[in-house]
Amino acid sequence: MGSLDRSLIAGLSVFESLSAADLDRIVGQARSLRIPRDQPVFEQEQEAHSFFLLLDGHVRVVKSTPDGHEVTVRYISPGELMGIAHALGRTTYPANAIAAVDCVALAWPSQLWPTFAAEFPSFGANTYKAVGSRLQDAHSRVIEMSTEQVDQRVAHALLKLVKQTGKRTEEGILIDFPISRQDIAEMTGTTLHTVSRLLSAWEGEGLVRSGRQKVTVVEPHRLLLIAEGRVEKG
Amino acid sequence: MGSLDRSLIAGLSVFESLSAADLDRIVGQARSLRIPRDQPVFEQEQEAHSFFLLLDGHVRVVKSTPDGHEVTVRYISPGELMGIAHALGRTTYPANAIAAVDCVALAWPSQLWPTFAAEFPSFGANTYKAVGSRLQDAHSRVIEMSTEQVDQRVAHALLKLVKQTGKRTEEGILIDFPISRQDIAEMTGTTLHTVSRLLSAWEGEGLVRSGRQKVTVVEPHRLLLIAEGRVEKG
DNA sequence: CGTGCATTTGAGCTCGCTCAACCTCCGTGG
DNA sequence: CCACGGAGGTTGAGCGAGCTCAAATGCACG
Repeated sequence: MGSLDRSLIAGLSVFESLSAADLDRIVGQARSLRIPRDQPVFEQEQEAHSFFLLLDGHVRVVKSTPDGHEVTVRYISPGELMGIAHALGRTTYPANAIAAVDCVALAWPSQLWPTFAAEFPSFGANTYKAVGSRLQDAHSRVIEMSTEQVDQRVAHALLKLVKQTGKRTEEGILIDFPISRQDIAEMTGTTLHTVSRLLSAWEGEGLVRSGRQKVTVVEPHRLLLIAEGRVEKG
Repeated sequence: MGSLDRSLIAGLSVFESLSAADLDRIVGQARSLRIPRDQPVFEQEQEAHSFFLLLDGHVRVVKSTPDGHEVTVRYISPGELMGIAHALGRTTYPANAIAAVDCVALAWPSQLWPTFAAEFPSFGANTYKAVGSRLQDAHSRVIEMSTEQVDQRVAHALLKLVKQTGKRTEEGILIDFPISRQDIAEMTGTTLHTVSRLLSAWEGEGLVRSGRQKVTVVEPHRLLLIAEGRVEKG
């Protein structure tokens, strides 16, 4: 109980320019959760009882279709809100959220959401801005799916992950959580087989290095050329 | 000038539960526009000087890619806001908006947007709800593109248009504005050739009737079976 | 050291795209 | 009134990106 501290959320853009007292009030109403790897934070169609702020780890947001397909909508990074169904005018969660690694998050009861938005304008403004930028992401995604080849989409997805969670290593930039060929396939609307073939080919050309649930981008620039379709396939 | 009247916007969900005085104030700051068929309401990358409320007609929202592809994002119906770049945290329009037929719209300077949102809570709430539902639409679109065959996507697109703008006729339900094979292709990420073949086949089976820039859905129920992939192709 | 998941790789096929030609409708101007 | 031009639509032939099906290999953890 006493372990929650305003320092957890100070400096996050969602809560920027709030006083220490406000931060205390906000944190005071949160409960903290540890979510072990591969466990759900919340599930599609569930009553949206809480909204969350990811403090540490990475969460994969996945939509399941009635016929058993899974489509990965996005990955959540530390500092981002998730499960804000109420900001979308929903009462149930629109997707499954699965911890990609062991995670730490804060949770607030959903009914606090309107209060926070009203009392802390920067909170409301920030979350709406987040919704707006997710809308734009989704539109880019539609455009990619409509106009690009599979290799371009996979290249784009890797670059996006690298930008979001990349960690500099001696080999190149590592995507900083376990990610399988299947996961990449679900982000790009293809099959794990095709992803595997592409990564093998790119590994052969020295663009990436990859292993079991691990991808390192060695030459982001050349990968970008592929993403933009400015290179013929060998 | 004196021709603008609160009755234009009374009863629209965006302005619901506002007093006559508030409506007058809102309308008083608007200018009205007629947009002839095939003319732009606003254009991608342009400075977002205004936001709009469509009063009559239909507007096609299209994103152009650097390499010359066009992807139709959505169709706007009367009563909907458009060009609300500021609600997405942008200063430029994210897409082109083209009048599908002769249109009538109201326009307000973008800088009024924050004022409206603050002073008329239902206005702010409604537009954010609209953004939320567009986000969900965009996600459905991504999922369709990832998991469905072309015939399913085209069937879904027709059903969506029929639901949004369908007009009962003796032959079936008519999509109430001129729409070409090319337009449908841009909504579904395929080519006009494939759309043409599908419509021809469906016409042969009595599912639809179509002509130059005109589509009538005769049997929505059977089209839904195709959309949901519960039927084999003949 | 075995069991299961992740990955790789091959072979073959098919959906939907490309390329190409032609048709049809409608508006316009002579 | 009719010829013509152009945009929208149709249809065929062929091809190829990427999927499906199938089998084998490798890695990690108990």
